[in-house]
Amino acid sequence: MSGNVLNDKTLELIAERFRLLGDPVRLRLLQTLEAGELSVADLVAATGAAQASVSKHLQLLLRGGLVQRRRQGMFVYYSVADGRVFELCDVVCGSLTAYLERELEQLGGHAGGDGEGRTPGHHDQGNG
Amino acid sequence: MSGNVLNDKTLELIAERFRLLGDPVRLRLLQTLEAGELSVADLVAATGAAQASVSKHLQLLLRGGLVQRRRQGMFVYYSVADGRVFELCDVVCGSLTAYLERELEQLGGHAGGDGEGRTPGHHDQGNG
DNA sequence: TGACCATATGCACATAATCGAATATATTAG
DNA sequence: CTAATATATTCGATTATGTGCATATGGTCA
Repeated sequence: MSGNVLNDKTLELIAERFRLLGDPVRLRLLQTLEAGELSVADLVAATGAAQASVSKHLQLLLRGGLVQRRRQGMFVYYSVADGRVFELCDVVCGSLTAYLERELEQLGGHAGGDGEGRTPGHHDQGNG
Repeated sequence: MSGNVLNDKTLELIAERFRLLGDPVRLRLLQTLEAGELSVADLVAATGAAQASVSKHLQLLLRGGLVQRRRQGMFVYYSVADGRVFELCDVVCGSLTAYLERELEQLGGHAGGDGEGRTPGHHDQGNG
């Protein structure tokens, strides 16, 4: 972006990559892999998703170049190949937070009174 | 991300937002709006998409808080409400470029010789 | 070799997303 | 009010995407 005009093919590639990130299971896998490489079995245990599901999502991430794999004995270890995904998630989190705060102001009528500065980087977290 | 553990609901919200960006028509609309606000008719003319399609995609972007609207007479002018989308697209472009360069090295064997530093910001552009 | 384990894939099904055509709504002008 | 224009929405068809189950593949070990 940033003043460029992208052709249709490039735009489709970008969209495809966004779609790749547009699934909660895949996001969970990436987040779980953030700490370091894990086997498929580890990921199944960590995420609670079915083995077939995990494996299929990993293939998608692999083809998209977001993760890489390494075989060791019977196990296959996956790891994040492109740390930019976390940057993307952070930006989206910020975008979401800003959006929700705008929504709140719309409804309740500027109760917080923080003015314009939104509390940066507290995102959501906290398990529910 | 960045060391946080996001709950399922948050993860679903993030995924949903990525999906919102996962359509080439919507990306084209956002890119077209980058220069400034435009009416629906303008966007239809600029993108070549059907009026109903443009209108529907705009509603999705609107509900997601990525664009905002302003009515003036019979026309409705849309503009980008969250500039982060362009940042996201830039990061994805970089990710794509890196991925494709890795693919190239895999196949042809390091012909470019750029080493690690990818040429920043040249993306793709050039209409096809 | 065959038993066994981890991972990947194929298939049927359900659901979500997109599109095109038609139509509804909103706004202005007469 | 009606006519005209811009935008939004509905409907049906089509396609993409995700899931669960079963099974295939690839590797280790006896």
